[in-house]
Amino acid sequence: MARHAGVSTTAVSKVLRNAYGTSPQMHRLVRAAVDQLGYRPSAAARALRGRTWTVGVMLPDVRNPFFADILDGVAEHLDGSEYQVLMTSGCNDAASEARVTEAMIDRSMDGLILIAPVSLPAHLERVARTVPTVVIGRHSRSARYDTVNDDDFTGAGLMVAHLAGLGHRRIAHIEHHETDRVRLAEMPNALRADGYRHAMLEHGLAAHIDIASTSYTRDGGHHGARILLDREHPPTAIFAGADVVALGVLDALAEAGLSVPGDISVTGYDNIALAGYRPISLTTVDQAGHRIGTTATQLLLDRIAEPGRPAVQVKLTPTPAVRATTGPPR
Amino acid sequence: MARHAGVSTTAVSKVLRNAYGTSPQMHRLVRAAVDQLGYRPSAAARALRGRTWTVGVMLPDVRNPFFADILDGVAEHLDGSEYQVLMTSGCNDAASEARVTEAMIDRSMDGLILIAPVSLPAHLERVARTVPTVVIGRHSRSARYDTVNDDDFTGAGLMVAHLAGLGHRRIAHIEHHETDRVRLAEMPNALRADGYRHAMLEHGLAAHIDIASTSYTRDGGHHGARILLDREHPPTAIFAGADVVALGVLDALAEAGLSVPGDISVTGYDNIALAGYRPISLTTVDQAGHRIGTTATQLLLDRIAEPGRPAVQVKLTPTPAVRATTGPPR
DNA sequence: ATGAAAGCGCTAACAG
DNA sequence: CTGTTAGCGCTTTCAT
Repeated sequence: MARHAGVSTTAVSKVLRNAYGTSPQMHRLVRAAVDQLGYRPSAAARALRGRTWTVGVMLPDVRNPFFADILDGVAEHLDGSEYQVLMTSGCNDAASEARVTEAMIDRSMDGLILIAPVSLPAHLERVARTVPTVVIGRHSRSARYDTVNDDDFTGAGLMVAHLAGLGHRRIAHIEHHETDRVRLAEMPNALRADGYRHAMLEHGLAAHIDIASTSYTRDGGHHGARILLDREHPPTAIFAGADVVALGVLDALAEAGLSVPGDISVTGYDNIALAGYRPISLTTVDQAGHRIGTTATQLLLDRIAEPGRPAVQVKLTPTPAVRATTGPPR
Repeated sequence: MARHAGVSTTAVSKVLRNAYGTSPQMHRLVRAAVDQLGYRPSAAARALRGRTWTVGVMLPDVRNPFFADILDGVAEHLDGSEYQVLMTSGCNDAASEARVTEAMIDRSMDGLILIAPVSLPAHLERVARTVPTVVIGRHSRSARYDTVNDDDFTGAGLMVAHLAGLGHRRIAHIEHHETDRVRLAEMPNALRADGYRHAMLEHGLAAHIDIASTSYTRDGGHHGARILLDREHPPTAIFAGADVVALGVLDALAEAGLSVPGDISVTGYDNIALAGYRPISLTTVDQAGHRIGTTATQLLLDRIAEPGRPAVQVKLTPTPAVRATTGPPR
């Protein structure tokens, strides 16, 4: 390759990286040779000395459409840059998360974006010590990694306020059951439940606080709705902690022969693309996944440029998306 | 590292790869040192000599849930193996596909799985010449790469037969518009349209063949339905070429105040997870995405082991999934 | 401004 | 069975 251009390998390396010390003449020679030979530098060899121009994105679940919005933001921000995004999916427990982060570190990626990880804080800390890292969806204050979050506490309040404003009093919530003490304070699901409790208090509805503890899945929503409907005084509105949960709730209500919002109102959280699909038209909280993605990416690039910089915690403000699954109570 | 274990670097390398020529004694020493130091081999350095233990999966769109089923199959088959899956998403045109395949080759991945690529055959051929490749969702006969497909021609016939069996005669189809001649014969969407035409002929419904040419998206479905409803003799059943298209159709029908399946029947193709969601309950064709994934993965591993082996074309048989969006015509 | 040379962390061929 | 040695394709001093 260098021989074909009639210059040294050093020259080629310099030109390709726009490094200091190259003449226009050299530039031309190298470019010509690159085009002719269709030369591509080996990322593997580069990795041994410098950058890989690769950022890794860890995704818990491809099926959750909310994450797709985040990915769009990441991709858009990196579009046109030299960086390539490589992702992994299907990490739903600490063990597989550890495996995946290790794998990304082994492949000397330049930076990592971890979306809604469930690992213990200590593990996130360890990862961030090794490679520039940005965490999405964990309300932790680390000195080593930046975080981008939606204000889940406020977001939950938005839904309670909306339902209370419609005249609902028996507003129930379906939360994701979390057992681990260390993680508890950091997880969005916990903050949503807290925000729900706090808002109920503020609206003078403390007596009607009612939480079903299942999981953030469609099945969890279905199950949660069944639990709530079996209460002595069933709720007139259900605030599901996530849109996928709300889908399960809607299913269970249809099964029980209840109309929405006639008999009972339903809200979700996330504003996944499907929530806006007309036959569903779910009232929910918009998390601006796209902006979460672009913000996280910018932070990552900053951190790659200056690994020791002080960590920042970005908290974005959610907005309500009112649609057709909520209305005044009977 | 080797010093800490009191052996040579070769020894370490051999033990870690379970290569020939290691004593149990050596094994123990190395293992102990690895555990103590938390040593991890650098994939980058490995790549320079041997394998990276990485397979790349190119995904056109994270939002299409059918692809998630394929990914599940891939992940399951590779679970427990040394391989790590890294994916890219958001390739919806030939240019970005080329960028992504290049990126994966640059990073010396051991093998590639390309899902529903739109690149020209020549490009696929070029990729496959460089790295072991399996292509999903392209009915091409290449000597260099293996393919895994669903029998789209037969699948389309399944839906026509189902609708005709219910008594429908004016059965319309919404296809994905394809212009490129070279690609045309290879694309699943084209085969579904062909299968539709052929089945209509077989059922003596040639006179009722009616195709709206839009795209495999929800908007495409919505638009296609509008076109078909404006016909002088609107269809009594719409066979959408993909489930996402059917979702758009259902939306347009609800908008037009038509009931399903009372006024009009709708079917999709793919059997995405959402199709089984009760409030939707879409009649569709099950492609067994999971099996497509495991099959493709096995073929890739075989091809990595023996790059020159003759290419195989696997064609899986689709099955109908009859749900609530189809019924007898008025 | 340019190129020679060392070395990143591994693997493979070979000698002991 | 074990260790020495020579690269893999780059980047990075450091002479020239």
